Amino acid sequence: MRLLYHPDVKDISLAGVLYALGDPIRLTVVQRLAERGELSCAALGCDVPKSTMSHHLRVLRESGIICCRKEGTQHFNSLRLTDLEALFPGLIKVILQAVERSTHPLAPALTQSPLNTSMHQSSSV
Amino acid sequence: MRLLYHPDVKDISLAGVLYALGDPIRLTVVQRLAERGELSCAALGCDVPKSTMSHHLRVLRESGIICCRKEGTQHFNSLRLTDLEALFPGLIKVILQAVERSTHPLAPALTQSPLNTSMHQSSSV
DNA sequence: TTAATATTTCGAAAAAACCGAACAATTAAA
DNA sequence: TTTAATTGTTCGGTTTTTTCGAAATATTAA
Repeated sequence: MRLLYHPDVKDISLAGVLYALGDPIRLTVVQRLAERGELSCAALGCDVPKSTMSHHLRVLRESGIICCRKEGTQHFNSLRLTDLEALFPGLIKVILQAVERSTHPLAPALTQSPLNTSMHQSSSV
Repeated sequence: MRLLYHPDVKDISLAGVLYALGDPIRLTVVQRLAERGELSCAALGCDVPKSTMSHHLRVLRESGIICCRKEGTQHFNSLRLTDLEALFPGLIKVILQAVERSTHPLAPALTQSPLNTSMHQSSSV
């Protein structure tokens, strides 16, 4: 098994990071790593084939979001929080809060407010 | 020309928004709309074929990031800031700050953009 | 050795992105 | 009122990316 590529901090791009986060499975991975710390591929418990999981973890790793440490037969993944915070201050925090809110919505009435049904919503044109 | 689809607020997802933002061109579009307000497709001034531009604007619109208003032969695009802020508080602000930081880096020596190497004489500004 | 475990890589099919060309809608000019 | 110009979308083919079963790789245990 070869080394796994991890980008240097200077090669981490905002678009690359946002792209990597722009997938429900990868967003779930990031959320779980944030709340449970270092986790193996299997311990992440996403319900997808392992080859697909491997692909998603690769996207996260090559975009600079996670780093992967090999120990025995396992690969432990964790967030590169320090690097991400230095590059994009506040980004991960805000995204994790948004994930949290969409997972446990506390104000469902908010999505139904008549004030939000303004002219530029789903109107035609 | 038919109606352009705009998702209702309740159908805007975080993963969808992050995916849409995870492209350099679309990120530039969002930045320009943020600083210059409502802009037509052409006025956005991205150097890509118009069919590609149309595609990118569609991704942004269908993910819920922008809305598009037709006036004459033009389509005016603008950010759905109120909706985005209600759904994902702080997200757009943090991303725009990160874009700004990567566009005007504090340490320009670190970035070796190929765009800069094409002009033999680097101008000031 | 052989087997079990954990994960990556391969390969092929499905989906999405890209972009030139054609099309559609609106306004201006002849 | 045609004709032309302007603005942007849609179509179709090519390239790229995603997905996932199967095979391969690496490590540890029996």
